[in-house]
Amino acid sequence: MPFRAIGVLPLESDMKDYNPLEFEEKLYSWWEASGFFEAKDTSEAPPYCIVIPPPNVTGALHMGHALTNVIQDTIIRWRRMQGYNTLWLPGTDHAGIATQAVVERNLRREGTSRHELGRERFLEEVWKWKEQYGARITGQLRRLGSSLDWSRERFTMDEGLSGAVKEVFVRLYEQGLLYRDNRLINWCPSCRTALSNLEVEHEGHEGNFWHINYPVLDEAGNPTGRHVTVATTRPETMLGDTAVAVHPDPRKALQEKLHKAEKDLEGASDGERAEKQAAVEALRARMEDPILNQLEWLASLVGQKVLLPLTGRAIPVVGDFHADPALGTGAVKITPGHDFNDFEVGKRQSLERINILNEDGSLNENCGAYAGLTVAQARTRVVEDLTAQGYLDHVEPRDHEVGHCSRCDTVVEPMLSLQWFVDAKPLADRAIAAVRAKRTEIIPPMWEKVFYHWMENIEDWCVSRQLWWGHRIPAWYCTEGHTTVAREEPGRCSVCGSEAITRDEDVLDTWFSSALWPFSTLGWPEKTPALSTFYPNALMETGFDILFFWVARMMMMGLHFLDEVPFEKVFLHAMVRDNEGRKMSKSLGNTIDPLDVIHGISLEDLLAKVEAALPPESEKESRKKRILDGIRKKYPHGIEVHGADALRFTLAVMAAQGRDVKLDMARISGYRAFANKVWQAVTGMVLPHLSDARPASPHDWGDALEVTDRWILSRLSVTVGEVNAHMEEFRLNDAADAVYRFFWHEFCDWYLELAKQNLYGKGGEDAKDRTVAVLCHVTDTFFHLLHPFMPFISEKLWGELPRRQGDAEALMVSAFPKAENFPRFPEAEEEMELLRQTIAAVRTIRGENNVPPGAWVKLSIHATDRATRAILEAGRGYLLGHLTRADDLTFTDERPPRCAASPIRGGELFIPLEGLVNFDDEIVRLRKVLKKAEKDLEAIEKKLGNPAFLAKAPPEVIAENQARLEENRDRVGKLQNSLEHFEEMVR
RNA sequence: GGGCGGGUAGCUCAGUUGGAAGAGCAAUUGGUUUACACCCAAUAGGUCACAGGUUCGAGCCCUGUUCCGCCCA
Repeated sequence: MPFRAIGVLPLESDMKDYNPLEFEEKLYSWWEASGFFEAKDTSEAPPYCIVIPPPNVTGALHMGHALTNVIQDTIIRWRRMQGYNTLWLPGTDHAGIATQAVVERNLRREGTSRHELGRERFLEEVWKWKEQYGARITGQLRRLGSSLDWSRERFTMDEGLSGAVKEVFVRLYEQGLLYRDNRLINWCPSCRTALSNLEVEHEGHEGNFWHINYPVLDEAGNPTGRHVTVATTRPETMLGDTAVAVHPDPRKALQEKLHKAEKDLEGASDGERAEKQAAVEALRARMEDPILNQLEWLASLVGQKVLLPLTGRAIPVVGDFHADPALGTGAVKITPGHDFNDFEVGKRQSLERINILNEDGSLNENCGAYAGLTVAQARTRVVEDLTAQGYLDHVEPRDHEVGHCSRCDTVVEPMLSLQWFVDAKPLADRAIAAVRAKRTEIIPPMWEKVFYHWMENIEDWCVSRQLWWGHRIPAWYCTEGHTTVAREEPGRCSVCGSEAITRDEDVLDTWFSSALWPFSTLGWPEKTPALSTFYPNALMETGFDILFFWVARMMMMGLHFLDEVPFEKVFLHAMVRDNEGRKMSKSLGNTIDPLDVIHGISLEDLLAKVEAALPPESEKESRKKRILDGIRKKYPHGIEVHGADALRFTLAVMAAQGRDVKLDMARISGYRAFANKVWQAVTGMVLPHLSDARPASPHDWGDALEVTDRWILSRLSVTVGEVNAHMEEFRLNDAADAVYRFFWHEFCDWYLELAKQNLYGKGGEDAKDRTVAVLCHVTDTFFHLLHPFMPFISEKLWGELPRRQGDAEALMVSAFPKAENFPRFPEAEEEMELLRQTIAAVRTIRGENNVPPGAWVKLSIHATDRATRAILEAGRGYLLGHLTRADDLTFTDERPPRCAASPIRGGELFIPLEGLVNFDDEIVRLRKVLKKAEKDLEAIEKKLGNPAFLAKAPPEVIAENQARLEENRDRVGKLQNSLEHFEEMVR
């Protein structure tokens, strides 16, 4: 059924102007209702499956989503048209921390909290929230045109997916790859949960380095009068110190370091030398007394105790290589409960671990008088007290790295805690091997190295989170301390049989369930037909920023549980930034909502929207004003309507860039102009000439096709080949660009112009029929090529073309063109080149000489060979008329008097200009052109004059240059003649 | 500290085994010829960051310098 027949948009009423908003949504509904997006569980056709990177269920669409979805939809639509059994599987993520945080914030506004509600009622609230906002993002994805199989939509907390999570947890536990341990983890005091290492972002901060004296005690526990000086950027953590470490053999350690530094210096480049020299000298200085003496004295203290100021505790001095004799005082305080390095020292030295923090980040009862203070308050108080009591040696400013929660930006504290961990190493090894063996290919390949580096140094993954929203950990503990891990409520302890068991309160890291996404969405652990058809997925397309978070973990889980990679290829795209290269963020106010680009938005609405989205911390008036002023300046008239197709095309063109995509509204407008061009050309030049019956194939005309027909058909064939080749290599930008250039700069700029005379009947009935057949064929094919990039306008206009029996119901489910079905005509391309060159020469002469636009000129051509003359003779009809505004063409062997001239291939073009131009201007122009031609010629002569070039360059390159030499000599000669001619004339 | 990416026209960026520097936007000039002013025609604009090297030949390969961005520790 042709699209027009469903009566959505009758041609007559609304086809005059390109208005994407009138048909985009209607078309999507039609596609969806017709079941075009749906994949088949089993099929003869080869499978092609992409699972969507599931967005946060309660989130809103941003440009990053738009980019990833456009890339995926473009690939999926192309593969679908190629005849694959395509599945693009949609779904959303429960996004544990993010969603819980939003709902909690909401509860706070209502004056309550999750603790007041209790777990069950809180979860009901979150589910309500999810129901309320859950459809928002999927609606937005639809608006972009995403051809997702909605019948298979999944949510990470669905029953099936939750079952998969439980299954994985239990199996990993049984296999010894999942364990519970009391270890140092990253704790976010604001989210009040453990985080994995990946969820911590490190930032440099200005701070201080406090040097503190710890008095040395004798065996009786009395001060000896001497002290050890330690330095720290976090003085408050001293309350949890359980040792001071010194290097046990500083002399030897320094010698080794010096030796290494000296060798380093030998191999240093000039630029590095000064730095390395300084390093050597610093080490030498430390090996002199009194420093070495002092270090050896420190080493002698091992086994003795020092007094920990402010606490009255005596802590041991231990010998450990963690203390670097080349740095600072050579002694370091050890806080195993709050520092990752110190934790390791503590393990080696069997030190006590003291936790000094509460869950909210305040100091706990282990801190005596400091209990209850925040970390910041405690720092001030500790420094004050140390100073007052004479323990503070001195302070120096020093930058240091501070971990922040990637979700809420709160400073993260290392904290001792009982958590579940995945033993990642064995899983990672298989993933590394799979990528090395190219069973999964990472594109662009530069990311492979990054992937290997991270995987090879992988650390155990902390998977428990102290949240309520998420997959609750299926572990139960009895009063004896035994652990039972089970798929269903076990009823009793699996070790001692006790019925006094309680379930773990925690939930799993959101990424734990995401890691299963490529197979849990297909029904795993059931052996479903969909799973066997679509696993491994063909492609994973996502941003490089979640290579570790997600891609790596899917690789690990997929290989472990299905013994096969989750996807054959990974295509990592760039990050979208604003036009100044800044990351888009709500607090900067520089986010652009893709829907606003599609539908347009007034300045007032845009300002209101940005203001509403500003996070609470940036509600300071001055900051807010700056942001809003920025918007006013950037979008003084708001944002215009662009339509989904223009946005999609822009994103596809930008998809191949490196790490950053700087999105500029001007670029989107540029591609909307392209959509408009398509609309105008087809509705204005093609559709009006078609009748209800579909014309025969232009190839039925055989030899009767004119050079212009064969040329555009040949260019079409080339374009079909280019688009397919580029798509195969994920070069969406080149594919889109090929479509763009073909349509605008070949079809519209040349073919349509050349075809006008035939269309308007000047060439007779047969010529008109033939031209219409070409137009119909080319536009039909072009719509296929355009469809993956601009699905709406292509479907819409394709639906207006006359049908043949057996045609597909919709463009989106019709067959994508293959180059081998489209013949090429190389001679026609050559001949057309001469015609285009000649027409361009006329236009240049007219333009440069300011020939009045309305004036008609006469052409005179001197052809130096028969072929050239024959081609131009045959093209006479095209050389004269509206393209050149020339009304006469003669062939000549003589230079006609008083005329402008331009070299063309195989001849020279003359235009008598008497009375039309200023000859002085023409002389200036010719001199300029000649100068450039001479420069070109010189370069080629130089190249061919080089014996080494002739001896070593490949023959085809030499031949090419010789041909070029001839052509340029010819050109220079003609230009010189013309110039002389003019100079004589004005004399 | 280790690693990665980038520096090409005024702006945003292409440039796929090394073989005459490209696109879009912006600019200048001219244009209401019956598809399109979201348009058409013409024009201008580049020591491809810098310095060496390899090569007959380098934007592309190698070495170093410098600036910007990112990741990991």
